[in-house]
Amino acid sequence: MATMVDVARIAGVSISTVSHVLNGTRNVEPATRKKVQSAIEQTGYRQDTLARAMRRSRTESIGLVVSDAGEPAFAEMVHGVENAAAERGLTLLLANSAEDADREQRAVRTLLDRRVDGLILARAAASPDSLLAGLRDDKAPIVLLDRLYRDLPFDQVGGENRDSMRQLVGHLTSRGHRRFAVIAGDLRVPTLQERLDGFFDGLRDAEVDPVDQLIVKDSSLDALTHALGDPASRPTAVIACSTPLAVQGLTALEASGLSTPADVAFATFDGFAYPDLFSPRLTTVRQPAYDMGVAAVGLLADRLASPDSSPRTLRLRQALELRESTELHSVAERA
Amino acid sequence: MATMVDVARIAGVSISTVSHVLNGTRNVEPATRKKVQSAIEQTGYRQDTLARAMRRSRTESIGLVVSDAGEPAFAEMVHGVENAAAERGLTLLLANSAEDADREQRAVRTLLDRRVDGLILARAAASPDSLLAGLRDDKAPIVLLDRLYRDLPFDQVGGENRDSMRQLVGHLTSRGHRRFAVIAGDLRVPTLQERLDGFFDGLRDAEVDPVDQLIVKDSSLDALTHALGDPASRPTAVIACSTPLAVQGLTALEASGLSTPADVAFATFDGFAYPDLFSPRLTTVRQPAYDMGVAAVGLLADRLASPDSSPRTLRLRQALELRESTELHSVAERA
DNA sequence: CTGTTAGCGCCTTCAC
DNA sequence: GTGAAGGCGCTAACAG
Repeated sequence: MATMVDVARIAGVSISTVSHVLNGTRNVEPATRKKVQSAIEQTGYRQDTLARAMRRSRTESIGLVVSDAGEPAFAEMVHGVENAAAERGLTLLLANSAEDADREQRAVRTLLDRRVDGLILARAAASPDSLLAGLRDDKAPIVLLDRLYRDLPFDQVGGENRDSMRQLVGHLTSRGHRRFAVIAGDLRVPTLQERLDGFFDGLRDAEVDPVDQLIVKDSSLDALTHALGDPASRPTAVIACSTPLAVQGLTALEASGLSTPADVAFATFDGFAYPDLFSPRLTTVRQPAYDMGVAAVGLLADRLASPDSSPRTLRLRQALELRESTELHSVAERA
Repeated sequence: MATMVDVARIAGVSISTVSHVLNGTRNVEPATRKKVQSAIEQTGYRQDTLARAMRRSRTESIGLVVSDAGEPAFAEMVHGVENAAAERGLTLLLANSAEDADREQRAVRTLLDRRVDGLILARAAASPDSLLAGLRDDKAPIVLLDRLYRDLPFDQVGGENRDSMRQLVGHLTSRGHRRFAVIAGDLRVPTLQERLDGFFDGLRDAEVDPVDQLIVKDSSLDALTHALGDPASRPTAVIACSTPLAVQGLTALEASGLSTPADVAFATFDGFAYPDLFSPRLTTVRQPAYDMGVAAVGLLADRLASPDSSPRTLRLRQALELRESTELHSVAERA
């Protein structure tokens, strides 16, 4: 591999001149510039990004850690981050945490070790507080994505989870539903806690008694299966608060021999990749995941530019997509 | 950030000793080792991976380029690669090519610039031959994943596409199907060409006339929609050769008002994330995607260890998962 | 068993 | 407008 020294020798100039034409960092006589450029072509010289990064302590790259880039919502965010980063000439380094605190820790370390200029992080459910505490010493700025924590001095981008759930519940109550099952998931995930909060907001709006509702918090679905099995106590609508939770919910419905929307209405957050191929088509609160990714890069770039401005939190609006699974002809209306 | 010099000073030893305890690269008196270690703790010293990589010209990291880590088949491969890499202490750098030749080129460059020790590459459909040609100069070894090209001097991991399709067709012909539509996709993708080849193998096995078959090669589905619309010429079974092609096929079926498997049987390659939630459940030839990822890392690690052994190609068996969409009670039997 | 020293390839003051 | 030289943090001879 050719180095700057080779180029300099061939061009008959000093390496410092080569460096300067490479980086456009000071004026050089057009003639010498030409010589340098042709020497570059001739040798097939390419900058050594490592040496460069070492000298400048900047890599023009950012890191992204998500729990699983294969999940639809995250996949979209990844696309958003990728494109926005590419547009700014930033290289993206991607890592999965597999929703595991240890792997998350390792992924963050790895990227920081690789000297990314900044980090975008969708924290794992069990992400310890110590993670972020440890990060604050590092000079690389962090942007929190999707899973936002109050009172943290970081830039953050998320969705209007609470409000979206409230709207969804409003829709369902207006259709006559009074008895819900909410598959709420791991409430250490702030996103899920926000959605659950929104659920109660929605009940309050419609003056529905919270006591009648089934909230499934852990991953064991026994309570749900049980409730579905008993016609007397059966909810008329099931709400899943994320895609994996929807999978569990639909599986439970299936096992109970119930069909949607005939026996019970169903709605989910985040949703599946090809909503129109599902049958029934599922009513979905969809994250503006792509835009969230773009926004995260924007915040990060801004912070890179001005490290001391005060942290900003962005909440993006989500779309309520109404489909068959919460259609009119549900059990709630017929009751 | 503390450096080796700091540690050496505090421990009262030379930096070379520090380096050697860090890397276990030569014997050091237990007593001095202790001193060094406590100095490390004290200063919170962490190795500078960049400086280290620069010196050793090895980064203990590998790169992976796929067209879209969000697509189910690739997502699985990514997981396989991640875990296998982690197990060997290799850091993974991931990039998407978005099935675009330029972006692929850029992604490869970026990773190589970052000095990955090796690269795993699932080439984009339009990937130019020049890409690989240019790579051969680089010293970093390449492993081709999923999309395999004959007569290329690289290690490769793929699936038994041709044979799987042959089996699938065997299954369908044994159920009475004689008239197929194959959504074959972009035949520049070798995987897809192999699958199409297998289709004709299967026809030959069952002595079915290839002339009666509809092969949809481009992304325009007009021919398919047209064929489905005409009861006289309508195929009794549709085979989609990848997940995105299945989406197109199902959409076309839907638009034609036909249902599966009552009106027409349907089978797909690669498939969807939650096959049991689809209705109808789709018969699927599933890639051992995770294992392919693991195998790719294995090949890469082997080559890193012995750069001059001759290239190997691995073909993994695929699973034919029979589900409702090709069930007995199809139009073909009734005919 | 330990220390000294020469770079890896590049950027950047400082001098001319 | 250009060059010389120091050093980023680390590893690997080479000495002792």
